[in-house]
Amino acid sequence: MAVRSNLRSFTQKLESVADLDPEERAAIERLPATIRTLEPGQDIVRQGDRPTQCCLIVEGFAFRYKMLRGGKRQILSFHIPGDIPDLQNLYLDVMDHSLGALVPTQAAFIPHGAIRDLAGRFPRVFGALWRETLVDAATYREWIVGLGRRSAYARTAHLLCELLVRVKAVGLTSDYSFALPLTQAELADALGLSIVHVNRIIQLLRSRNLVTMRGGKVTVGDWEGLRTAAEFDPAYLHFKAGLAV
Amino acid sequence: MAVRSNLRSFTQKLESVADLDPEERAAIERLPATIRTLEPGQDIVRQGDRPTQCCLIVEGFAFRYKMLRGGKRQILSFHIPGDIPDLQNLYLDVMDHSLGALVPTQAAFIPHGAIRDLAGRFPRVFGALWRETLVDAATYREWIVGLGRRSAYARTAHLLCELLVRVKAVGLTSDYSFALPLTQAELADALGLSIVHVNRIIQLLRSRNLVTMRGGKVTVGDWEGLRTAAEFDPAYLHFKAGLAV
DNA sequence: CGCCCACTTGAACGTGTTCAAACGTCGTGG
DNA sequence: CCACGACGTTTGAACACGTTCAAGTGGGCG
Repeated sequence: MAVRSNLRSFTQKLESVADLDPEERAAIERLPATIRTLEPGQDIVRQGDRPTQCCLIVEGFAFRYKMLRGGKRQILSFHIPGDIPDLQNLYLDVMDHSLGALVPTQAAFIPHGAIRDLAGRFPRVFGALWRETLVDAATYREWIVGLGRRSAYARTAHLLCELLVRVKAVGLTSDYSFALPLTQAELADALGLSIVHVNRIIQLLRSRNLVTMRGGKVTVGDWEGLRTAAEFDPAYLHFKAGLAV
Repeated sequence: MAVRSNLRSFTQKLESVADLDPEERAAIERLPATIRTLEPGQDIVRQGDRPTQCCLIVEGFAFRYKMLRGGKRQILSFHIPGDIPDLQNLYLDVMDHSLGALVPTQAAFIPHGAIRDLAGRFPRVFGALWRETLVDAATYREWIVGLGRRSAYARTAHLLCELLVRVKAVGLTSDYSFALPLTQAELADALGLSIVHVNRIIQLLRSRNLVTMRGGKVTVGDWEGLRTAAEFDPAYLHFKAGLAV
């Protein structure tokens, strides 16, 4: 039953983007899972690996990234409890990027076979899982727009909007405040900026009373202002109607 | 049988990333499809639409894009014959971006229902379609890396590498040369650059004898040189073994 | 012929980078 | 208890990559 309650965050996440009936929900929560705790900075899967299990984040914070020659790093996405950041490996055998933990993170590892069985028996679950990966793709699209056409300022604001909305959807916010265990170096690698510039942008956001970031905690002081600065429209997250902020 | 031969490009594309048996291939090529010809600059689907059909590119060239306030545009991906650029709408009801044609383009429209039926009867086809969208996502990841951490020069080289390899996989290259009906303005919107800068980078690529672009045709003069300049590794396209360049 | 559009060029400008150094905090060990 | 080192944050100043503005070229087509 440890397992059962651990997969609860997953069904909750799935239901933020798709419908499930009680039988489906129960079947999902009965999936065989091995819980592992990962240390900060530890890789969960690496570029080139051929995983045979999927990794569901139960607690903590993970991120996808890719390294370039010369030591540059680009962060591709952040993952919060309820996410399965390597679900794509059900159909893509080799990892084209790496997945790491940012803080001590609990992950539930579920064998591919078990998920395939489940998906075979419940077509709607199949659809819900596919949908998960499609929302991932939609998020990538939005990041491309940000990196290509938004200023560093708007881009940073946009990332904070996205994180607030996603964290809120799994119930991990208190008011307009949430835990974000990111250093400015990690923010820089996600935003395609230098550390120095990220630092200056954060100060700018604070000086305008839009956001403060201190001690791994983000507090949005002016949601409308932040949204406007970012031109943030949560449609790309494809939440079910009514969940929008 | 017009339809049958029109879907051939699709099965060929699918088989570049997944296996199909003859029965599956035949079932796919028997899908009901309405052919439509689209004019250059015409939108196929628009942000906010709720399509009920998928659009398979039979001939021509299409692209996804998103507009920002102030008229800025970011191009998200390019699509060649065999691609189904709005496959994600099987599970995501509203388009979070637009899809347009760059040249006169023939597209086959296939009702969602027909694809769902097919996928229900052939689990491997279901998988192959999912895989298609996952390769899309992998391509987005690579674009994020380029926009975030590659110089304009390497980024441009990388895009040309990607296009050559993809076009080659559907048999539309002759040697190291292929049709690429893009203006420099469109390249700029894909690369997150200004038109002026794209122009200068193309001149640089030509002066180094890596690539020439003239009259809508790209000729790669030095593939190894281009690959190196781009740090291009086609792994992210997830071709089946043996198809790599 | 003349217009439109894409491409090209030059020069000034600006956003964001790089380099270098200093500050604060926290955990460790003497 | 304090010294020390590690790490993240902050600041200043010079620099560079890419943008913007402005003008001019060249080809295709009515």
